[in-house]
Amino acid sequence: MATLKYSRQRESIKNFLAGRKDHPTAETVYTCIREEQPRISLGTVYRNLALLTELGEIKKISTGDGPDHFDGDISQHHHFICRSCHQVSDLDMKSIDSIMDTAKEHFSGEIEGYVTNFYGLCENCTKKNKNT
Amino acid sequence: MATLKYSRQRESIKNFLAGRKDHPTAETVYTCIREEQPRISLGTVYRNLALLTELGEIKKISTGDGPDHFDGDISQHHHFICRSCHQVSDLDMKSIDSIMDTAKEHFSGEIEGYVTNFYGLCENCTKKNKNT
DNA sequence: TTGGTAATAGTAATTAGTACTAATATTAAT
DNA sequence: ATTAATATTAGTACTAATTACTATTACCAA
Repeated sequence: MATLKYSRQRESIKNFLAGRKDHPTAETVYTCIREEQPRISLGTVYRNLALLTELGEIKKISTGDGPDHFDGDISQHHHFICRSCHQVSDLDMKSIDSIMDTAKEHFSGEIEGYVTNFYGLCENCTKKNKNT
Repeated sequence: MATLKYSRQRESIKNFLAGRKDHPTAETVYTCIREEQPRISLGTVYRNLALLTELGEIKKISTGDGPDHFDGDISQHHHFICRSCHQVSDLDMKSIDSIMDTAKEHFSGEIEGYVTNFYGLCENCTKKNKNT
């Protein structure tokens, strides 16, 4: 039951994310999609982002500060989060799935996945922002 | 300027976290401290948790779902977050700081740190909760 | 002890996200 | 094509988590 039905809105959201290299927030998705679909509602954006995340078609990135970001690229990779401008960027390095195995040896529940985020100052902010 | 002044409330919060093996939320800290200091306010708890985090005396754990948790143990270690009961537990395994070096090679900003969280079902929930 | 300022309690406000509902869109069966 | 069943939507109301504001209180150096 609850078979999935096509929706133009969901399709747009998925395509929008697929066409971006950055990692927009729900708010950004909403603003951009609204240029083509002015009647889409923010709730619809949130609902579909959550649904697509659950289906595994996109990834949710929780930065630990501010709103969640979303990624249309579901291949195994890590993210860098700038503590100054809060932008999220890809970090194209070999993944380190061996830590999953190590973790499993040290834990008595079911480990299903892991997330590694890197923090610091991005190139732009390193230049501008010499404080702290 | 803005020299730090002693406060009984901040001291309690720090001691409370130091004496726990789990990783309470701000709300839990508030509830527990209130038994000894019934007039402490939730805002004070939030403010001091943020301040202590900034000072590096405690750690904030953002789970990506629900409220932040806090850890009085600032030694390098990782956390496991249960997707069912949302409890946070320690994962005592060798840290993998070599990934910092790898990451630095692949990124042109300043990488200052990283966080790895593991997700899945904890032992308790594996038993109870066979769904999903 | 007093003066300056940091910190607090209590409350109001904000942010990010979720829930609700009547109307609309999609799909499968006629 | 028409209809029926139901998933989805827009729009709005609401909630959870956290932050901001302000008058008062606590700390501490002179």
